Amino acid sequence: MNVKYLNIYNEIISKIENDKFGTNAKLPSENQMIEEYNVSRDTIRKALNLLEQNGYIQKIQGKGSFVLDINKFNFPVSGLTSFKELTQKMNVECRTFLKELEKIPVDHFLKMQMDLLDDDEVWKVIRVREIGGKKIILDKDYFFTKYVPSLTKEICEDSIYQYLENQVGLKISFAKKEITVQQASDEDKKYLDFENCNIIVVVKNYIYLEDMNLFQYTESRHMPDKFKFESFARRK
Amino acid sequence: MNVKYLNIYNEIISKIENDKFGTNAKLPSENQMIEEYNVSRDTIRKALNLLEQNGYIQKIQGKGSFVLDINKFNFPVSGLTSFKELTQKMNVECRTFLKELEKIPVDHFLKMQMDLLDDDEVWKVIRVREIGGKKIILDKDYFFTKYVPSLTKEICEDSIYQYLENQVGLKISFAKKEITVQQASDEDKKYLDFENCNIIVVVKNYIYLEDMNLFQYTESRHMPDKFKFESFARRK
DNA sequence: AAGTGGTCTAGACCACGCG
DNA sequence: GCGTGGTCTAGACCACTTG
Repeated sequence: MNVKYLNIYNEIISKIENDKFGTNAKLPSENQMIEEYNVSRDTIRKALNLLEQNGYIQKIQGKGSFVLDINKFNFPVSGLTSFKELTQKMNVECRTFLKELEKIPVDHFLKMQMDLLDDDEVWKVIRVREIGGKKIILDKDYFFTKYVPSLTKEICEDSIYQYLENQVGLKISFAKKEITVQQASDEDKKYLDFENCNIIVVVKNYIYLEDMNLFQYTESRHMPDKFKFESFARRK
Repeated sequence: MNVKYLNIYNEIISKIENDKFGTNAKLPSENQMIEEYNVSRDTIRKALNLLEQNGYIQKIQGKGSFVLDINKFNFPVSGLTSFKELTQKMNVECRTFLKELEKIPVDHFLKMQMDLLDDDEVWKVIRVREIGGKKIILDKDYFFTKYVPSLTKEICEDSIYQYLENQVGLKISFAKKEITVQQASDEDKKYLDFENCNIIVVVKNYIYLEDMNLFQYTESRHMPDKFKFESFARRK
């Protein structure tokens, strides 16, 4: 890409991940970086602010910018990231099983969830995620057909997001997430490796495009003993 | 405060919350705001970027800035916010019961959780939160005595954060959060209104000061049927 | 006093949406 | 073509930390 501050941002991330900043983990000062990258101070500061927001560094006025301990603060699963992107980063062995793929009219349940009145059509995709040999997550995705005209078995088994962003050209922008704990349904028990517990962790995702239109609703249903949600937050 | 972009940020938030931007919910353009507030474009953009990050607005290049539906995206509980601040915003009836308050040496459990070796002392605070007449949350807080020299019953029953930031002058900066689901402990059953379930949702918080030192570890233990975690995320 | 990050300004050019 | 937001620059002054 042609955006300087994003290039610098990514470059610094990879330097942090490869431990290029020495033992005390102090970044060069902004003035040093201005010379190093040959850009203005504002461009450096944009990159540093992004790093700070995302938990990579901490800036302290009068002292400098410091790397936050990578093992403690990296890879929060709290963002808007696809399952494939997550597993690639975390380097775990996992498989995806496509259970259902069909085009259906919006029913009452979806009208409630997606807060709609009209008679749109959606793609319903049900997939099971297996990690370390155990079926742990049941993903139920619903995509508006008006944004996603076609969807195939191959795409669903690989990465739907990659397809939507690169092939279809959708601009996925933001999501509202919601985590609750519920009684497991018959569908959960049918698809997942339940033992003696009948509780399920439900992560609902309402996902919006850049034009603020809802295009996807997702329920990720997790086995409770394998569920872990991490995030990073800053005090306002 | 003397910071222009924060003043503008807060002013726009309150305008959004009071529905001052009309039906289509389009904000004035950046150029209009420059005149309205008599500041430079960069100052306006800082305020707007903050609003966008926190889910208040969506900017669309070539079109403008638009308010995100307040009912859908407001008040995410995912940040670094104290219980008192949350309940004040949400306008619910709740009570806090202080169960334990003592100064203890760091034990093995805390050494593991807080990743420490030395023999520091901590304040241990156990509080029960009652909402709508039901005891729903068990909060176990541990504060380093080196940062928090004194702590009283009155402070614990009001707002510890208010005391720490305003009286002690601590600069609370960021936190790592972790949500898991566990078997309920005897302590959970002793303090909370359990019925037939024996599962508890555990929200762990590791809270750091501006100088990157850990000063607090907190476990918020929630009844699963009352637990709901909401957050807002943007695609990178 | 020197160096660091924090805020603010004024101006330039670019990319996008719309009529 | 115009107005919108996105990026980049150069310079100023302030607040804070450290020696």
